[in-house]
Amino acid sequence: MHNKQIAAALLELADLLEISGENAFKVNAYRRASRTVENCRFPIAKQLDRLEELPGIGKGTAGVIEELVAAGSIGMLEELKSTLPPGLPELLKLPGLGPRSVHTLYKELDIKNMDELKEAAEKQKIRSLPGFGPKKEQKILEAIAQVQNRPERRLLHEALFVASHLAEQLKDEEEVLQMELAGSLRRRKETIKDIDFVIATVSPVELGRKIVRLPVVTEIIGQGETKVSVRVNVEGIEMGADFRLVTPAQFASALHHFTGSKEHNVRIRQRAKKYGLKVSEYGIFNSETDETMTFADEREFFAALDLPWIAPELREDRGEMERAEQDNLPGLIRPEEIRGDLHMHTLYSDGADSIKNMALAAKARGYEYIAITDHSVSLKVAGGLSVEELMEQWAEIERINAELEGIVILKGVEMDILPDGRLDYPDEILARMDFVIASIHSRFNQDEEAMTKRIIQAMENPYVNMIAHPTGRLLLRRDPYSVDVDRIFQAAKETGTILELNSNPHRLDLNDELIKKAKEEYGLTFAINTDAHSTAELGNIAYGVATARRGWLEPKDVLNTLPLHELLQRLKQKTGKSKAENGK
DNA sequence: GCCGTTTTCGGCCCGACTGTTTTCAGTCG
Repeated sequence: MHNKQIAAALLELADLLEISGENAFKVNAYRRASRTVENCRFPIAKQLDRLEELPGIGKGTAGVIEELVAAGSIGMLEELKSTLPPGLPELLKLPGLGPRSVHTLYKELDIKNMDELKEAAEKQKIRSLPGFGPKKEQKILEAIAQVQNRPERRLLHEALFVASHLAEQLKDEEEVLQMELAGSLRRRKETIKDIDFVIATVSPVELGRKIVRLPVVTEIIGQGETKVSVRVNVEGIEMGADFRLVTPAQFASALHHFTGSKEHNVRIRQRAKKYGLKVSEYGIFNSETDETMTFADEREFFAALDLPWIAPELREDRGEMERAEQDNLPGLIRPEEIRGDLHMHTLYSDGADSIKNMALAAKARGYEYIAITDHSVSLKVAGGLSVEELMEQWAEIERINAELEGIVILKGVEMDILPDGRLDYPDEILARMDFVIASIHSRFNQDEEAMTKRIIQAMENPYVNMIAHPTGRLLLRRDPYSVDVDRIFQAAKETGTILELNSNPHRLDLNDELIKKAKEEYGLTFAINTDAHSTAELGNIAYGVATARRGWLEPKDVLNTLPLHELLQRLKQKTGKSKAENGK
């Protein structure tokens, strides 16, 4: 049993306990344990004796996990599932409905799922319950309609687009003294639910009025002295947006607080408490001196807790607090350290721009090199290149390389891994390429064993330098294909194959968590590429670098931070090594 | 249920907003 499965069972247990009215701290204890298990570096099922070493896991939870591993299920969880209707946990997703309300609705009105909740609200049965009223009943109906119609989350690039529009609308208002993006968007999560802004102002009420009157605002969710919460629609992208209005002195603390994550903030407050300090969005309160400290910027805020500044992308409680306490945070990769892009398409296959224009756009970005990697022959829908077409393309690349100064174009390909694991071009052709990408574009539904073997077989080819978008997911649209990532990572390590971090905001593949795992447990090297199909898409590199930072990558982990000559040397390593092994 | 530089019991992160109340519980981030 994998750690992820154990973590999921503990989380389910917590959800059901919460609805059943169990003590909130107990519920939270299981949530924390779930998180610990998920982040645990060793396979828990194989080392049960080490369970109680883990923070947040004591006798009780250890017993539950042992039972789960031994019997495949948890008695308490099965018991809860048999007494609580399966449709209750989904009610927690409705904004405004928490565990207490769901519990009351079930006990008093026997409401067991979304449909029954909707019916009861329409018949006005809910308003008479204790703690409920007509407004809450109405909100429930609205929430159900929203959940059914509205996408839960938005992609990173869409959320950034909406946020930049809002910032543009507000930045020149006289009440706005300082404004920063906060929340999961500042942490650059791959999908975003709401946009958060923190604004320093001395006239919050006036500013609040201006915000709710912005033309893009479609609905006012809440409006108080320190918080304005609205729905906005910017060019068809509808999202929630929260604005936190604070004084200039409070700004740095508020920015930290509303950047989160929640889990990171809990750790910060726990640490503060050890120093006799109390952290809130308004500052750090010293109960001994009865003083509240405020800060000029976040760096000062962290310094007050004897910590170095922690980059927003790291603030997920995935080990950053421990590393900060040791003053040993990673030196995260920065966008300007990317020296080239190794995955892009042109008019030869399904791209929108010529080789020369892609090269000029890359040069304008300050790159030293690019690899042109059009699709291979089997991918008919994308205009995959025959060997003859490939030869024509190489001739053109050579002409442009001779003509252009300051940028080098590498001959590459994004070659399909066929369903049986074979590759789409013969080795003689691959041997003449500078950069060979292998990737999967067909038969996504193969089982885990077949898919894993398929990818590993491609990695074992001495000419394959990189696997592109290794899990094949499309965010909010298509799940990753089933692969055994541990076996893939192990094979990448043994063959010296690079794994891609695809910067397309629909992909971001590998994702942040897998990147971190692959780096920490296997020491792999990555390439951050855009897979651009036009010159404009070269700009997507920003999303890839952001995800790399969330995966704790440093420049040394990333192939395309190398200068060209070092890059070429690194690529030769695989071919040389594998050829020698093949010769045995 | 977990945990200990106020240690084996009594806490557990903190505050705003809403809708229900008439002093507060529930929810949210």
